[in-house]
Amino acid sequence: MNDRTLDLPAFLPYQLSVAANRISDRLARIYSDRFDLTIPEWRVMAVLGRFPGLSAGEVAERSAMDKVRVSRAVARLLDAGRLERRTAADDRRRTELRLSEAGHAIYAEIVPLAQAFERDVMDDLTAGELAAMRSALAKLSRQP
Amino acid sequence: MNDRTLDLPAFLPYQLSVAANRISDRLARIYSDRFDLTIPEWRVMAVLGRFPGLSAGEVAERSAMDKVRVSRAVARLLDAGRLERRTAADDRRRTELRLSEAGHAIYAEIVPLAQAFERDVMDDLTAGELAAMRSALAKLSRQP
DNA sequence: CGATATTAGTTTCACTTGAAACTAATATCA
DNA sequence: TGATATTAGTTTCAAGTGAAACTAATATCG
Repeated sequence: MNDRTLDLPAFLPYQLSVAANRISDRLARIYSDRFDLTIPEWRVMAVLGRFPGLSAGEVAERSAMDKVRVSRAVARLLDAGRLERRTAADDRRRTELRLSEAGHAIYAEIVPLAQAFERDVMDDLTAGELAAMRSALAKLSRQP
Repeated sequence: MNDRTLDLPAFLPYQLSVAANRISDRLARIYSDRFDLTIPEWRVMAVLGRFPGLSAGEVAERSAMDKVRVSRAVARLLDAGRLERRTAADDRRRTELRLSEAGHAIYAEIVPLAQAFERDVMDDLTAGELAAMRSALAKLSRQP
């Protein structure tokens, strides 16, 4: 391997992408199998479980998704009776979103599964790897 | 934040996914803007730049993509005159792929850009972070 | 040998995606 | 005030995606 050639398996952006996809797929299997949720839907629920009453735009900000994806995920969740939506009293363009009772029930089931999965993943790493990884990821996400 | 709630920004799979997407997007901009290449196309070229003569299936293995994606990327690259393909002499189902002259020219332009980008990304990390990150990513990619 | 299974790669089909256009509501400011 | 700009969210459209079906070639085994 000379420097006019690129070794894909050693190329950091590639490694990052492969690792992230693998983890995402494993996690997605947990909630798509059992709860018929897509990744965007789960992210919306995760945000609203923690911050009930946010608008779609605020959910988008907090979930690193664009407004189109959020809009569609919200539509499917409403359809499935997992969310409630009401127009904001003060600004009728905005809409306040929260988990419905059914949504809460699912959320309460998924949270421990997700946490267990995270622990499982982290258990493969040394404490040093984990710490370094977290601060590295934070830096990388901050970039333009 | 109690343990019945999930803090998305602190959730490792989420952090990983956000960081990976951000990096991928930045990198993709480099070669899509200037060379009109998609990510799958670039991956195919990267593999073939290093291992000329591989079959589509072998490219798939080495690029963490499925055969459908590879097949399409190869089709577009052939169309653009960036690849050459010939049926393997010994097994006429297989096909040997290599960069054309034009493909090589583009590859030779992209490799240093990609390397500079990688360096740029890595420069934000300490040596320890980088090392830990690499071994952590390797572990995470290995998982089921 | 020839019937059947396997493998390489492509195509189909149903679905997801994001940019751009759009709708409806609110804000700005002359 | 009312004309114009801005903002929240949805829809459209063209492109990308993977599972499954398909085609063509080779391998296996009675």
